[in-house]
Amino acid sequence: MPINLNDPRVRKTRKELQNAFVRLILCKGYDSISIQDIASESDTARITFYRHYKDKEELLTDCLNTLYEDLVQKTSPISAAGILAGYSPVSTLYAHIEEQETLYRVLFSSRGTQTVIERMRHHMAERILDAIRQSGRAPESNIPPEIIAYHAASAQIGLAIWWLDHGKPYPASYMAQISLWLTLTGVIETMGGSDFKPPIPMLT
Amino acid sequence: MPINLNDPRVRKTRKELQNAFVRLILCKGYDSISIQDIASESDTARITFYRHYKDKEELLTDCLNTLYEDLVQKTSPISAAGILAGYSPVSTLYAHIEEQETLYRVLFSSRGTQTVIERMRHHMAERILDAIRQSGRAPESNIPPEIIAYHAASAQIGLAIWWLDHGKPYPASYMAQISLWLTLTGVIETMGGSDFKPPIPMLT
DNA sequence: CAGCTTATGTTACACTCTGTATCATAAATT
DNA sequence: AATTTATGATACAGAGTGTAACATAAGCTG
Repeated sequence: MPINLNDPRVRKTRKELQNAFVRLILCKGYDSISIQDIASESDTARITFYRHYKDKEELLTDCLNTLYEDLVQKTSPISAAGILAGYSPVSTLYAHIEEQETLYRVLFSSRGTQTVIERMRHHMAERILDAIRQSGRAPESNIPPEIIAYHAASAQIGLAIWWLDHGKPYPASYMAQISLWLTLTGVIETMGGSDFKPPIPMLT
Repeated sequence: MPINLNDPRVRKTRKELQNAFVRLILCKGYDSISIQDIASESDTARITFYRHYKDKEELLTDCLNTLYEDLVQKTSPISAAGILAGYSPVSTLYAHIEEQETLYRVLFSSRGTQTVIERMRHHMAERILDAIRQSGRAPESNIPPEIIAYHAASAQIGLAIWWLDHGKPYPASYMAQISLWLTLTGVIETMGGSDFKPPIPMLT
C-alpha cells in the first residue's frame, strides 16, 4: 500500500508539512526542530509524518529537490548570443532566487560547519580587498570591491572543496596557481582570448 | 568552578572527545551522532561530555575554530611580489588543507542542504563546460576545463549566497551581470588592466 | 447514493536520548 | 600529605522516537 500522490488529501498533508517545516527552519533553525514540532505546527498527527517521511532529512530533501529541479528546468542552454542579450545560467539563478526567496533562505541557512566555511570565505575576501586597495586602482564601471572580493573568495574556497571532494586529482600547488590565475585573468584570457566581450555591468 | 583548561586531565578528555567526534562524523555523519556515541567512542562517561560542552554543536565549533584560527595565523599579507614568487592566500589555503586534511574533510562533509547546493554547483559547472566546449577552443597551458568550470560555478553560487545573506543590496540583474563579467574577464581587466601578470599555471 | 478504499486521527507502548543530581574515586596542585 | 578538582558510577525524570491497533473521515467507483 504505497501512498497515492494524486490523492488530494496526501497533497494537502505534504504541503502543510513542508510549509510548517520551512517556517520552523527560518524561525528556530533546522537542528532544534523535532518531528513533534512539525506535527504541531502543521496541525497533523505525529504519526502522519512517519507515513510520508523517514525523518527530517527526507522532508528537507523533498522541499529542496523541487527547487533544484525547477531551477534546472528554467536554465536555458548557454550561447554567446544569449549572453550578449543578457541571458546566462547566472541570470537564471538570480531570477530564481528572487522568485523563491524563502526556499533559498532555507537552503542557504547556515548550519554548524557552514559558519566556519563562511568565516574562511570572509577572511579570504578581506585579503582580496586588501590587495584591491593596495593596487590603488578604481575598478572600471564602479563595480563594488566587496563584490569582486566575495566572487573571488567563493571561487577559491569552492574550488578547494571540489578538489578535496574529488580525491585531490592535482597537486595543491598547481591548484593554487590555477585558482589565482583564473581569478585574476578570467575565463576569456584563459581560453586564449576571444573576439566576443560580455557587456560591461553598469547600475542603471 | 569553571573548568581549568591547563589541567592535563581536561586537555586529555577534550582531545579524546574531539578525536572521537571527528572519527564518528567521517564514519556515520554528523546528524546521526548522539552524545552517547561520543562518550562510548571516546571511552569517557557521558556526563563528562556535559561538563565540557553544551551540545554537539559546541564540540564541533571547538574542533573547527582551532582550524580557522590556524589558517588565519598562517596567511601572510598579500603583495604583488609575493604572488610572483608563488605565495598568496590561496596557496596558503591549499597547503593548510593538505596539512589538516582530516579536519577539512569534516568541515566540508555535506549535510542536508549542502547536497542540494552541491547539485546546483554541479549543474552550473556543467553549463559552463557546455560553453567551453561550444567555444571550440583549447585553453592555454592545458588547464583542465573541469577546474575552470568548478572555479566559475563556485564563484557564481557563492556570490549569490553572499548577496541574499546581505539583504540583496543590489538588483538581481546587476549582480548577474557582474558575476558573469568577473568570471569571463577576471579581476585584472576589471581593475583597469595592469602591468603585472600572474605566472601561467603549468603542471611540472 | 451506497459501498469500498485509503488517508488521517487517537491512544498507547517500549525504547533511546537528554540533561541533571549525588556520591565515590582518581588524578593534579600546593 | 593534604587539599582541590576532574572524572566515573548510578540513578531518575522528562522529551522525543518509531511502531501498533483501532476508529474516523475523506476520496473514489459503480
